[in-house]
Amino acid sequence: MSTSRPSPARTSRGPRPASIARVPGIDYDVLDTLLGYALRRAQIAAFDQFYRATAGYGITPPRFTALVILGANPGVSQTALAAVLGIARSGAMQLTDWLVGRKLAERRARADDGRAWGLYLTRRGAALAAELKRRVRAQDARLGARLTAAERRALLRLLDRVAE
Amino acid sequence: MSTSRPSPARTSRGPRPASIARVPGIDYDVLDTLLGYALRRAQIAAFDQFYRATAGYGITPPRFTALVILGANPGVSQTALAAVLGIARSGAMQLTDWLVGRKLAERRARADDGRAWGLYLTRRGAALAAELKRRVRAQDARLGARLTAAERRALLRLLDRVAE
DNA sequence: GGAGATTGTAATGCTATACAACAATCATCG
DNA sequence: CGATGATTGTTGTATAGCATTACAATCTCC
Repeated sequence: MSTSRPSPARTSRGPRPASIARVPGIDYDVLDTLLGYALRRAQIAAFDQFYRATAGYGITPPRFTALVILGANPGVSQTALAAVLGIARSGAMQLTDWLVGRKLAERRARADDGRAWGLYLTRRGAALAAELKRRVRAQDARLGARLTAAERRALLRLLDRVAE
Repeated sequence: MSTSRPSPARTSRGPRPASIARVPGIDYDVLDTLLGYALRRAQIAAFDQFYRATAGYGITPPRFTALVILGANPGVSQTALAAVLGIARSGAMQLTDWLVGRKLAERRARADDGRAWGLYLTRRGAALAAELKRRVRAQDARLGARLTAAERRALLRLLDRVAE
């Protein structure tokens, strides 16, 4: 991989993703023209919405993503999950442990590959996933409340291009 | 805090696997329609660019931001810096320690307030800030390489609205 | 002058990762 | 078939970036 990077700022967990308010009297210099900085601020707002939507469930973005992915792709391996999340396999394992520990997912042996597990949502996990999807979707809509439908679509498309 | 080490990373920061590739054969379900998820992926790409731009300097996004802010606002307090970064005061202190330890910034007593420090870039810090701004700006442009100037502007504006 | 707020700090802890090393298993190919 | 190498999950270790709490020094305001 590429170079190293320390660690992302607060991507995942976080008690209170304090939103970043513009501090009056401060000159932001070049920051105001950087796509990266604008992205960071927008994402902080997004985290904020996310935590609001999932408060009380102990859910983090990666956990939510995992629930959705398991729901839509029954039987995925931990390695595939790691790839989707963009994290190391060991991380995917801990994440899976967490889900399994709460009886939201389970590991089933696979006939075709003795090394890998197949990951599945439990009934409880599926129910939670559905509930969270509802909440997150609603909150996500609120995130883009200041945008028209067309603007929202445009934003999604632009972001996709940036993410390549 | 050792010095920097090149290690790729993710999120906000840059941490993690440099980029989240779309995994073939995986159904992303609702994720594809969420603004929050699109933001996350775009930001991961942004982090990647950032780390590429600052490789070898041990710089992270918050550190870069601090350098820029100190440069444009000589004499700011640590509390103000914390507010700009959206982190706790204790975190701003550690960040400042790091900068001071590398002789990039210095704390000067303030005549008007005996409790607070005034933070300033050293000559070295100013030089580094200038160099990094150049690099980050260039890399940020690359981030939006797939966008026309108008699209880039539109994206910045939309992100700003989302961030509120 | 005193109550209360603010600033920087120290100490502690948690969380999310990463990385390296391993055993079990699979795949490939001679 | 058998050996070599890759892949999967796992464990163990390390780190970085915060947050929280508690404090002393200092400022503000009545």
